Amino acid sequence: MLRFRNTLTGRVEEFRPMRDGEVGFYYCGPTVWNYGHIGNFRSAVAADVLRRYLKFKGFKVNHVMNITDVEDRIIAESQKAGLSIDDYTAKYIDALWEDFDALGCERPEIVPRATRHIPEMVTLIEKLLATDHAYRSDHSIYYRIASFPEYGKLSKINFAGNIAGASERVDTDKYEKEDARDFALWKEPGAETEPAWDTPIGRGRPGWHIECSAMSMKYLGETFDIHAGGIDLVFSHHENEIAQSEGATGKQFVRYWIHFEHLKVDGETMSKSKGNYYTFRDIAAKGFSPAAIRYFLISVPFNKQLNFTFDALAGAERTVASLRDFRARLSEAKTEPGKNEKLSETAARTLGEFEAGMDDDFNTSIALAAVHNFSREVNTALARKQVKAEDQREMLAVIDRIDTVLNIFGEHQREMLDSEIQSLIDERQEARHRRDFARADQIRDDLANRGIILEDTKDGVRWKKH
RNA sequence: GGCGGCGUAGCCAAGUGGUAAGGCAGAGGUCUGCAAAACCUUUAUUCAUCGGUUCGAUUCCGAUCGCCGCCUCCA
Repeated sequence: MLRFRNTLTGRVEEFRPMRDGEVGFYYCGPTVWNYGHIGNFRSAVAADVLRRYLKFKGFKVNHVMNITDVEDRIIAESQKAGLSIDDYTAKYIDALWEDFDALGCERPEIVPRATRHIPEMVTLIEKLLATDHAYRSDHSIYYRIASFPEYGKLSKINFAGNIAGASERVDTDKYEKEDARDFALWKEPGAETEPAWDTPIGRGRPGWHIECSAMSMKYLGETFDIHAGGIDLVFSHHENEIAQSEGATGKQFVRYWIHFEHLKVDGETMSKSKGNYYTFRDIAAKGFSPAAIRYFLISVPFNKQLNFTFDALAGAERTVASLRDFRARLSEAKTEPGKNEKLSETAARTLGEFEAGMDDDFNTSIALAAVHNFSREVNTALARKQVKAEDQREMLAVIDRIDTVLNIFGEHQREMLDSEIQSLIDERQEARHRRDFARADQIRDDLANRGIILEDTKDGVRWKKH
């Protein structure tokens, strides 16, 4: 029974989708501009694990992830570069998918772009104008928060106390709004040359929040199951989405809200000014593997802040290597026919612990502990030659089943040996038989220098790329 | 000013009203020609501090100290 914390109610609830066996899942992706920020990828990986676990539980998942490609900064930068929005954002979007794939994330079923859904947004804004939830001020259109009494139900914002202290930081004079809390649905272009769309509601471009309401409802319906994103989106983005969508339809917008906590760096906020702002590529360039980064990002439940340190990442690197070695060793082991009942119990218990952990608000720490205990027990059995052929298949099936969710074991990296390398390994074996260890060690060192690590086992020589 | 979260071994950390998961690092051992890998054993009488409730608290309540987040574009 899958349970998780629903931001809307603040409680841990059992998940029951609207339709049997099918889940509508919207994930607020990163803005194009911020694509590479490692903190973004904690959320992206969290969404990926969530999606994969829903599939593990047998649901068909309709997964929508938006691409925000209209935004003030994108417009400013593309103009500065003399490029169209599409030309400017193309390289960021390409890079996003490259990193996404490297981190082992499955691509969502539907990836709508804001620039491709202007008509849907306009229709929604027209509906809000017609129902008095929106008003015009000059050539811009704003959402009238006073028209939506439930405003604040997601973030539990207390405006009475909030406005007093924070008002100095809210730019109330910039636009002619009825209320400082009101937000833009449609912005008139600042300059003639600024990218804009000619639409029935005027020339301009959408505000940030309207795209997610329009696109999520287009692909998942006016009411759908799960909407997820980073914790910082609770207010104001998601609060505003609720106001827009429920204001327009009069129906509940999202049934379960899930929010992912942030990454810290050495116990502090990650920010450019502190110089501790890393992108995925910065970290990969330091030699850390995407697999280790993924492992690190899922090692703590997504509802808790995770402290990023290079020491912790180095630990993750070793852990991932040892898990992958474990799978390879199991897969390559020469086994006798038969079956060991004890291992069947281990398999059943491991799957049970894994699922219990994941069912409990996606507790990946518990799930990974189950994997590590499994690895240790099966390694012990391997060392004692207790793994039979049937067990071998069953244990591999357990790993692969769990890995449909975690995706940390990956393919064992093995390329075909050059004949040259193979002959060196053969020569070393021959030298060892002659007890010419100086020569054997020299060959091993030479291979190590070329990134080939040898392991002498009872079943012969194993090798792997470092 | 408003709202919320965290503080657990050298490091990353899970978790619970009944006596501390897991990973990394460390120590000893097995195996090995030596290694590597793996395995075995071991590493917090204690969960920021001080009070309170309780038969019993790390877990609940209060206070204090420290850190973090949102309220403004943000994963």
